[in-house]
Amino acid sequence: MARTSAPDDPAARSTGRRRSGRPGHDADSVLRVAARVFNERGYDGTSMEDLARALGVTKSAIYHHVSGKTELLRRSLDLAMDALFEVTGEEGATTGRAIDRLEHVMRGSVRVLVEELPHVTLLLRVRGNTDVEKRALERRRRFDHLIADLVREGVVDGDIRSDVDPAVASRLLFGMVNSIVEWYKPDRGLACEEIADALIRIAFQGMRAPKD
Amino acid sequence: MARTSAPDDPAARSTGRRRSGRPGHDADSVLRVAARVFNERGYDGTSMEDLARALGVTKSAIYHHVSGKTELLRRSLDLAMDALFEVTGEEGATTGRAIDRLEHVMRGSVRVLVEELPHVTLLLRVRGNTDVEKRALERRRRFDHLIADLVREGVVDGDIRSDVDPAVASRLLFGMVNSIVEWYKPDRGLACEEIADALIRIAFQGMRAPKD
DNA sequence: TGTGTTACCGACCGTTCGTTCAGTAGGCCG
DNA sequence: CGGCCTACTGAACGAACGGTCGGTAACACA
Repeated sequence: MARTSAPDDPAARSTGRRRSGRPGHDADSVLRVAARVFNERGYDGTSMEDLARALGVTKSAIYHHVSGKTELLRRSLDLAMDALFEVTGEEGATTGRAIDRLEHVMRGSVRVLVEELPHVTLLLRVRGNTDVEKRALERRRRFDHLIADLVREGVVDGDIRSDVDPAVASRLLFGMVNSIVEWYKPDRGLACEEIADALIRIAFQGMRAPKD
Repeated sequence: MARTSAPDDPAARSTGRRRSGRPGHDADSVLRVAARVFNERGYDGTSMEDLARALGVTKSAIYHHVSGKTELLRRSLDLAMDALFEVTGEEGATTGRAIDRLEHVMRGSVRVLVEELPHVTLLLRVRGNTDVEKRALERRRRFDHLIADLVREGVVDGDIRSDVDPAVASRLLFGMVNSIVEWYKPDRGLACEEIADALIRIAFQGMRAPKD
C-alpha cells in the first residue's frame, strides 16, 4: 500500500501566468506539497522519497527546485512566521485599548492559521534540533513576548482580570488558538470566522453560562 | 559537541529495592530517559545512538531491556493514556453536575500532564504513522469524545453557555490544557495547582475583568 | 526547424539507521 | 572459591537515508 495518496497535480500552480519551458512543478508547488506531507508524517519522518511520491516525480527532480530538505523546512517556517508578524503590524493590533488589540491579534492568528494551515502546523511542532528550527523558535519567542505584553497592559487598563499571571494567561490563550491546527479541516466544519467567534467568546467571557 | 547532556545516573531507579546481578539500568529507567530524549529531539529525530549516549551505554545494551525503539514509544504512550483515563474514572468525574465533572477532569488532566510530562508530551505529538501511534490516537479520540459529552451535558443543565458548539468548545478547552506541555518546566515556575487554578478561572469565567 | 528554457530520470555515493549476536563484566549468595 | 543473575560491549548486518550528476524530455517562440 502506498504511503501517500495520489500525486499532486502540478498544473495547479499558484500564479496562473504561463511560463516557457517544460510544464510541471515549480519551487512553490513543491513547497506546498512538502508542507502537507511534513504534517502528515512529521518532518523527520518524511523522506525525500515520500515527497517525490507525493509530487509524482523522482526524488532527484526535487533538487532541481530546492537545495534540499532543510530549505523546504526553512521556507515553510519563514512563511508562517511572516504571516503571523504581519498581523501584529496591522492597525487594529497597534492602536486602541490593549484588550482590543489582543482580540485583534487572536482573530488574526486564527485567520493566518487557517489560511496557512500546513506551514503554521509545521511551525508549532518544531523542536529546535537544527539551526533552521532554532531560528524559528527564536521568532516565535518574540511573538509570544508581544502577546504577554498585551495581556500585561490589559491588566493595567483594568480590562483584564488581575488574579492570573499574565505570562501564564497569554500562554494558555495561545495554547487555545494554536490547538486549532490539531483538528481544523479546511473542507468541512466551521468557517474561520465562526471558530474565531467561539474562541473569543470562551477566552474573554468563559465557558460558564451568563446569568441573564 | 555532544548532542545530549551528561548520561543519566542508572542508580536512580524508581523502586529502591536492590536486586541481584550487575547494577545499571533496567527497563523502567531506560523508558524514563527515552521519553525525555524523544521529547527533546522528536521520536523520529532520535536515533538509538542518541538514546545510548543519554543512557551512558552503547546502543546494543538498550536491546537487553526493550525489544526496540517501537516498544519504548508504545510503553510511553500507554503510560500516558492510562493515567488520563484513570482521571475519568475517579468519583469527581462520574458524579455531580456535568460542569463540575468537567472541572474535575480538567484539573486531573493538568495533574497527570505535570506528573507524567514526558509521556503525555510524546502522546500529544503523535501523528499516526505506525500501528502503535494509530492505537494511541484511537484512545485519545475516545477521551476527547468523553469531554465533548461532558460539555454537551453542561449545556443541557444550563451551566455552560449554549452559543458555542460543544465539540469546538471542548477542543479549545483541552487545547488550552494540553498546551501546558509546551512551556511547563518542573523545576522553576508555578506549581501544578496554581496552573490548574489559572486555567479553570480563564476557562470558566474568561479573561475579562469581572465588573465588581 | 532549431534554440532557449524549464522539468525530469536513473544510477549511484557515502552515511546513518535500527537491529542482531557471540562474548564479557560485575554484583550477590552459597 | 564457583555458580547465578543481570548488565553491557564491539563488530557487523541489510536497509534506508539525503544528496549528486550526466543525460534527456517537453514546452514557447522565432
